[in-house]
Amino acid sequence: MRSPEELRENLSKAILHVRSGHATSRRTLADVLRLSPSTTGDYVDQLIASGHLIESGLEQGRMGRPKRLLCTVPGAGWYAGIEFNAERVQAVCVDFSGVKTKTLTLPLADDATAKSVMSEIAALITELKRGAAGPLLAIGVGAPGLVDPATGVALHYSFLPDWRDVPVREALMKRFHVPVILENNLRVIALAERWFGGGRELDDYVILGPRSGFGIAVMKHGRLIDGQHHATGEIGRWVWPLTGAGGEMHDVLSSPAVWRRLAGVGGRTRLPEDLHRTLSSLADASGAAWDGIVEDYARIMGLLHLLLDSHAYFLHGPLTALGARFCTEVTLQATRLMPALSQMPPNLLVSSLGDDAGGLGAASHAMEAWQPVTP
Amino acid sequence: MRSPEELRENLSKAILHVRSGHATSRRTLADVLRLSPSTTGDYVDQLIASGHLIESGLEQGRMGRPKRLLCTVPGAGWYAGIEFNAERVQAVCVDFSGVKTKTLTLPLADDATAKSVMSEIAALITELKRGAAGPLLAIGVGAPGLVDPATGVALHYSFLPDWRDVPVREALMKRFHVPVILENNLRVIALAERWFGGGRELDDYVILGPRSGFGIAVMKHGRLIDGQHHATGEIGRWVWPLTGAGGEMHDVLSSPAVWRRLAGVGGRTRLPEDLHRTLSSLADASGAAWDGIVEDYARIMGLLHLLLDSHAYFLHGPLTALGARFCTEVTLQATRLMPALSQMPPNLLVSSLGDDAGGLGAASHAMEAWQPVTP
DNA sequence: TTAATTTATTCCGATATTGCAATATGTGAC
DNA sequence: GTCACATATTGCAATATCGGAATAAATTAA
Repeated sequence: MRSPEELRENLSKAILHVRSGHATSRRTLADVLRLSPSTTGDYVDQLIASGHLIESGLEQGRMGRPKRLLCTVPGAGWYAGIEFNAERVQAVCVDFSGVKTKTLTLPLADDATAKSVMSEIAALITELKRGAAGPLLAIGVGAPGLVDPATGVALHYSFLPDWRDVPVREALMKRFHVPVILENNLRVIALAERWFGGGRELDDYVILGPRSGFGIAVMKHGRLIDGQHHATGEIGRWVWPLTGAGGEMHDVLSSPAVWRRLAGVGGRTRLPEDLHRTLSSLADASGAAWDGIVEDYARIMGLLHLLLDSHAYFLHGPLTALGARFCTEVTLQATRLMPALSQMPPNLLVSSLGDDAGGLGAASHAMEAWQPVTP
Repeated sequence: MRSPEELRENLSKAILHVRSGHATSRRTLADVLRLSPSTTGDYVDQLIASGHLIESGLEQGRMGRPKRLLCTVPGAGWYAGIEFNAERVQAVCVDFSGVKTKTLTLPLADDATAKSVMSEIAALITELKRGAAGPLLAIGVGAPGLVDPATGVALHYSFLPDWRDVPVREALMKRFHVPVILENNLRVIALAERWFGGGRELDDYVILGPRSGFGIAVMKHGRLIDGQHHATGEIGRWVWPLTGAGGEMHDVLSSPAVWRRLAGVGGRTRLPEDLHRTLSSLADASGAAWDGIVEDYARIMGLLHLLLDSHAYFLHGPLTALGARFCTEVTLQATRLMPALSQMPPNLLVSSLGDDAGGLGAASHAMEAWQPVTP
């Protein structure tokens, strides 16, 4: 008898591969799982019997017996994906076949506390439950700031006063009795890119997240890069050599900073309500401010590419409003500044995911973590 | 029957764990291999029968039956590790128990070509064969410049004129009829650090390699980070914002550059014969040049730590001559420049590996790649 | 239509791996 | 010294997985 853990893991992987469309039949599934066709057949029969998979017709190749197509059963359950920051909580429902069926957003009051945020989260999940097909299987949470995924505790977030050592997993598990998995919000966006965005076939890419700060998430070998202090990718706090004393990357590259530079307003100016929309109207800008921003981004782009040599770099957050032109110019400027890159220009892309990238990512994380119960 | 590949892989891992001392008995080996004690017992019996392992006495714990200690048999064979640059070829012999038994170094003539380098390598391996216990099992090569490990072809190296698309693996396999594994030389040093240096228990660290250029190698989750163009860590060619137009990190942080800055000589000055020794005499330096170097390194150190959040950063190459004082000052200056780091100061260390780090790393790579033949 | 070919799936005997029980070999308490 | 306990290894029946053969279901050639 093989260890039960390994069986669960294989069944789980089988579901993930079928859901992602990476495997469409028993045969192709055997290939990606690196198991024999016979064993894989057994697995599939089990998963069909348990109501997770279903056969959905035949697919004829050039020759030979046609594949008996497999797909996941939408009604077998659903995953909740929660993402939030100081301004809003977002909840996404993804059904068992990996399709987003609902998105809820709840603005947070200015005086929101850790407690109120947690109760809003619980309320949103409860709300998602109404009308969702099948049972809730798992909850994924993408929290801002420092997070300890191993313990499920959110450590710190600057923009919520008492957000410190919040036992997110414990609280939600007690409430909903399903697995809860916690990660940093930028990092779950990396997972969303794989499941719902342009990273579908990739296992080597980088998320650029210029939001109120500037951070990145790195996917390598199909896995998120971790650190010792749960602080990988937090480069926003690097001293940016081209600004004055003590200036950080945040101050130059964050989305508020970029807007201020483009709009030509001072550091104290209040941000517009909808930064994304405001930036959209500036996407055709030109002049010294624009060029300066492009050059700064080009420098960082070059640094990241020389360091990580990734397949793609996805731009997320409000700056996606600047569009493909921005990415093209940054890439161009990067190869101009750094001749070494001309042989390997960085592939900078605007993410195709919309505003619910975070929620989708959290749900993706839940999908990846969940495992079926073996009889 | 389990797939033969998996059996070979498990036997190979068993040997690696015993060799590294990570597993000392059948029982502990079962734990690290995540296999049952019975199966592990079978494996060990097989490996003892084949002459790879041997029992070396008992170890009594606080209580209970004592462990029957396992260790690798030194005479079961040996690995060759080759590393080179434009100046010299180095060959290291590591026996089956993971102990370095011999190091050979051969200086290269100024007019060395790809062909002459390859034949020097072959000559050194042949020389190692004399006096080595047991058969040659595998050859590891750490080549400078761009390398394609998958095909075993060295793509490019600036300091050897015709070093371009050299089929290193093919050539050496044809000559010696053993597995040959090729990697970038800085990256094999990362492996050396794990087997012979301070990275023994770690699976998350970074190698800083300021040599003629400036590059790094990143170990994450016990695995070297790869890139799409075999160019991860080649940050030396980043434009360094604090120098004049087009200045690269190389020009500021490479070991020749550091020596020139410390010695106060111009860019055209010929390098001293033994850069390491020369730098040693400057390790107590102070003044503006010293402070400038420390600050530049502190900035890079901060960037890397904010990005990778690694457990340790090992300094390699000629700059190790600057000693622990240099590392301490860099770390201090980094936390001073970047307050965010005060909660998580980077752990910058002088590598304890000596001049044959490259050869040791290449041999380590061979050790990790080799697998026993199953009957 | 039939035979040959191609590809997917299933059946089945062989066996590698497991879990559990049994055994081996030590410490510590009394 | 004997018994309880702790830990490591080995023996054995149960079984999950595999490889290869058999079967299924299509296309293509004749």
